[in-house]
Amino acid sequence: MENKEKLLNAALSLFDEKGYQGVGIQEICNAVGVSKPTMYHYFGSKLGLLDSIFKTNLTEDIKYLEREASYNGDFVNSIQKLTFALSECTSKNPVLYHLLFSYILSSKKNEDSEVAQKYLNKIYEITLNLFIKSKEQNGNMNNRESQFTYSYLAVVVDYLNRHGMDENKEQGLYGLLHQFQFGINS
Amino acid sequence: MENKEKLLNAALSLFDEKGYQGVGIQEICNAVGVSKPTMYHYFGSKLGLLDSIFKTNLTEDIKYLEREASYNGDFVNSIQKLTFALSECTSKNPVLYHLLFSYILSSKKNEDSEVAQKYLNKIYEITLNLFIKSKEQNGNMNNRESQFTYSYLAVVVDYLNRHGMDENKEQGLYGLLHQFQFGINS
DNA sequence: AAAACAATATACCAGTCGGTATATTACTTG
DNA sequence: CAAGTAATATACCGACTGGTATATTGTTTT
Repeated sequence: MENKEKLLNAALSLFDEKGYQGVGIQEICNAVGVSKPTMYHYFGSKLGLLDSIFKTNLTEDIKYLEREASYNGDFVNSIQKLTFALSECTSKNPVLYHLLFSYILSSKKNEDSEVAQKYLNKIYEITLNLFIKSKEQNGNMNNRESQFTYSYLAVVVDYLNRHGMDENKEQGLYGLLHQFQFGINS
Repeated sequence: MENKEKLLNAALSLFDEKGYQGVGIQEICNAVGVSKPTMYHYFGSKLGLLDSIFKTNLTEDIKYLEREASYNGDFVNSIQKLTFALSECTSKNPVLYHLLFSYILSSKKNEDSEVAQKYLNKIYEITLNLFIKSKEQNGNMNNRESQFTYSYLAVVVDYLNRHGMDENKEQGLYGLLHQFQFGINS
């Protein structure tokens, strides 16, 4: 593995463990065994490093999620596909999604927050789009698609974050989706 | 207002805006117009300052939430009381709860995260207790109280965080609770 | 072969970090 | 009135911050 990839991996782990602001560039470089100018050569700045972490890891995932979340006429089936696609992504790269999702409730005015929100918004839009498309054909959501999107993501993200790489994740997800559709009284 | 309270208020605003790690002690003291030894005289350390912020603001709130969330034989009524109690607390001190809730998905190994988790756990326990007590008398939760607690808090916290001081917050909360009980298909 | 370039290191920059030693003032307690 | 204490400021500490000027090496392009 080349220094560029080593830096991306070490920075991801450290950012997730201690937070973006809690990690120094020197610390990242020490973990890899290179000097600071090497990091600046590849990424330009600390913020550029964070953005590269998200870009290199998420670009394909977002395309995949877009494909899986396209409404196919069956809302339950579509939301299931999106949910398991999200689950698969987090299983493949749990640390990345743990870092990304940690920014959901922050909304700080830090530069790192703004970078993360950029990618979080894409996931939000993909989900919202599914609810909107579904409404166009079923028309029973009473303009609550936005709230449904927030609730859905809040529950699913919380679950995925808590069950990182568990084996039985899928079983719990079926329960979660059932609960989302029919409530806890069933 | 005395310097101690000024420091607590300034630190709360700055921590929420930029994150604990993103704010220096000097910055907080400048905002108040005192010197660093004054801050250290009252709080001992930066972490002590954060803990004081939570302790002074949350101690009474937690007692209030405990009272409101005590199961009274009617689960729907109990969960409503807890929900509106949470809503009232966040309305009274939106910045504090915005800061506190921002730690939910983080679970970093930072010292500030550990302090925040201490208080978040109390809210979690209050909520879980309501679900458990409710089960003892209704017995229809199939050991899913823990998951219900997480889902409930995820949805409600997300909502409260997003609607900070909105006037029509209560109306949306009724919808949210209905959705939690009966799902989105109703 | 010469010039350009990519990748790297050493050594440095001013600024800030959390925290403290010391001194001063004012108030309280004996 | 004397001693202690609470509250504050100035000035400092070593360590670290993000970032860079400069130099060196090896490869690629002309």
